[in-house]
Amino acid sequence: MSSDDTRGRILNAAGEVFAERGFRAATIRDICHRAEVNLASVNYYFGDKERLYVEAVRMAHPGGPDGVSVESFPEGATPEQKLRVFIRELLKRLFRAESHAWKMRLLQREILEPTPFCTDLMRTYFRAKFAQLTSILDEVLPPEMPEPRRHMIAFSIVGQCVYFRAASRVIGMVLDESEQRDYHTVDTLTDHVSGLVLAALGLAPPLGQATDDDSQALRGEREPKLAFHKKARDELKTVQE
Amino acid sequence: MSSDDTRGRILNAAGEVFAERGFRAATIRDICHRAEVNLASVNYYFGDKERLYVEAVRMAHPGGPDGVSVESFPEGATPEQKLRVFIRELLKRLFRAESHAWKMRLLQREILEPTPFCTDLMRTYFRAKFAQLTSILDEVLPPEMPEPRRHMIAFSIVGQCVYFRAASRVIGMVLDESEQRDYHTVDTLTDHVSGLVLAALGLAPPLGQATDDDSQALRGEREPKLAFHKKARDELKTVQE
DNA sequence: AATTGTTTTAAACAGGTGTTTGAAACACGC
DNA sequence: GCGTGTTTCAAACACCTGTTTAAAACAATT
Repeated sequence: MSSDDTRGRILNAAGEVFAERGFRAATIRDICHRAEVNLASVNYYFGDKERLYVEAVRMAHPGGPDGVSVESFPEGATPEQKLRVFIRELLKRLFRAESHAWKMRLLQREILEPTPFCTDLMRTYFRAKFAQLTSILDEVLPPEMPEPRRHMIAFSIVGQCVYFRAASRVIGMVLDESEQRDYHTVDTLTDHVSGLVLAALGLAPPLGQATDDDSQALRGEREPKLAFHKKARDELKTVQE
Repeated sequence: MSSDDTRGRILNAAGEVFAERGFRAATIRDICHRAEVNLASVNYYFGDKERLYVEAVRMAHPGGPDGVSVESFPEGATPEQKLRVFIRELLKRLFRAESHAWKMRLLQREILEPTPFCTDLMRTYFRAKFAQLTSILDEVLPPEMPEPRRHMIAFSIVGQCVYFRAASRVIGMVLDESEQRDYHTVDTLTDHVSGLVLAALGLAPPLGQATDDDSQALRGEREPKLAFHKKARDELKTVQE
């Protein structure tokens, strides 16, 4: 069994345990037990617990340890569709169930409870994702909206997605099991979060319209009714032309 | 120095340390150091670490250990105003800075990372707050909207509030200090979250209108323009009368 | 002053923790 | 087969942790 395999197993186990418990409450013994390696292996391959943690957080970043992956959009996607894709991809990563689910959970833990070890890593990651989201919002928001307010809209979008995942056990205390299973899927949450935000921006009808009406509009199958400021923006564009 | 005072100092210190670090990473020695009491005092007054934790979580609940406090609203408040008050009070508790700030942070930690010790407590608390929020939403949402979708709106509201607080250190990595200080106050976040949600529901103009226009409308100083489904609901009420 | 009950204390205990160490086992090249 | 380097291992170490203990200090009552 190659040493790369041992090192990888340690990293994977560490990622899972750090994601579940946090840096301090996670133990080297538990990690080694889960990886089925000797206790000393962590120090042999990584040096100490802190370096192991930093390496796990680096591995957790989308695009791996060298950079940030950014969603690409279908050719000719409207800004509304881009926003929907962004939200859907974020939710997919948050809710993924296969063996690398710990990656997003570890990043989420570093967002909600940062350690001092990964500040640069997290700043780089968060800024890149944030820049992408705000560039999508810039396509739909009136240019005269101040930047801080655009940022608050961006945080509201991310906050909803993260919260539905991070608080899922408490949400399970309020809702019955079938409601959470059926309504808190990636698809329904994508519809909900993007529908809510687009309605708030006047780019979709208010919540409370028929569900399939929303879905059709958001999927670009039928133009949503013009809301007031989009109409005003289009009229401004006509004047500028 | 009375024993009540010693017991209270231990509880307060424990609340702070548990809120900062979580149950497992918090230590009895650190708690006793902060409370300036002997190490054995915890076992003398509370029995063990777990019972101390449960007691701290009980103390953290608004309304104290016996019940859940519920916001009261000004006489004749519209549903929109009630929603705004609910959001504001939630944000005030999340962002409070005085010595009992640990209470909401401990509850927030139990929401985002539940322990098995407080499941009944948290279920009771969360359900009570949730019931209040959904009863406000019931006043503004069309009666034909399915309950699961109302619940999702409620979680979106709470999620934004909790996220702005829980992720404040990471948000600080993206925004410059003055932007976060000036725009992420209880007042501005109340305007933002309630404005976004009410706009999404068609009960306020879309985001992107002039700021003071929003604030005036939301403070009840001037009627917001009727949105489509509120008008429909009022017409339905007329028919039913 | 004596007795009783409560509170506080220092010290110890058993178990857990991250790290280190020297040796054994293994792999590879000559 | 030998020498060298890599990997794995059991054991130990120093320190941390929650809990317990017996005694001292304190407070209240008679």
